[in-house]
Amino acid sequence: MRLWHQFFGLTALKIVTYNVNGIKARLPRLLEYLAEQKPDVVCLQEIKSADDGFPADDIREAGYGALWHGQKGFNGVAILARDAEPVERHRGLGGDPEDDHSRYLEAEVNGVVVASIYLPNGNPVPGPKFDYKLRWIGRLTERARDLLAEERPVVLAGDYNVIPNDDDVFSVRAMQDDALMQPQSRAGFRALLAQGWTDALRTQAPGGGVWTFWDYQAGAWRRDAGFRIDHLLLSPIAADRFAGAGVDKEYRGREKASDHAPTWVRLRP
DNA sequence: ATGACATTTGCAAAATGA
Repeated sequence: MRLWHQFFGLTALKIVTYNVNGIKARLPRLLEYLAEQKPDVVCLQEIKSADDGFPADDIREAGYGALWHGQKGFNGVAILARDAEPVERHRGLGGDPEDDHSRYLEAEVNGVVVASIYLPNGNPVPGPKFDYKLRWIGRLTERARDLLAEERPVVLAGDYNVIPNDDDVFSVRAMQDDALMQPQSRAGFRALLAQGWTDALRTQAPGGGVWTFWDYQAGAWRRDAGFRIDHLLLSPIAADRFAGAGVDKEYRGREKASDHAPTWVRLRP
């Protein structure tokens, strides 16, 4: 029955962004998530693995094709597709030949263009890391402009390391000096949205109060002291197919969890 | 707050994160 629905495209696609904070340490959680939720597409960030250390066999055995863009020690992104092989379109972000961080991977899967994005954190502020963050947002915005011009369904999924609004954080005061909440970070994100992208989770919950990240420190999970930094931006043609968005929050509370929870959007066929 | 907490590298303690 599932195959029939899939073949005729009658089931909505579940597209997920999940910062795993180390794919080796998180592999049991990830495989469990794939088996339980059966998402169609999963964009991973912070795999913290070199290309040859990526657990491709385990992921294939779980029924997922995969592309990955790794880096030793930190960063690293991947795109998984259930019963499909994602077709690579872009590896790395243009606009800076000096930038050797693995933070951007773009593919086509099930007729949708999907990007897995790991935008720089940018702390401390001010400093070179914050400058890099702001430049990176600008470079992403350039790529996003080209993608919009294709007039196709596109989902820009990832850890943006930007808290867009005051109601996207448990405490404005606690985070006010952080790179995630600086006016320049927010302005960059707003300029990207203003091209014509739809923030899927914001559409689902316009009043805010939905978190995707809870720090490991200071009992943040226990206190529900989180914020929203994992975003799924939809091109107009993808937004026409919007069928809901949410956070699979319970995975944040499990043993050896990532500090991020899987965040998803559903697109109608 | 030079903090907390977690992961990786590499085998101690530094780098990185948010």
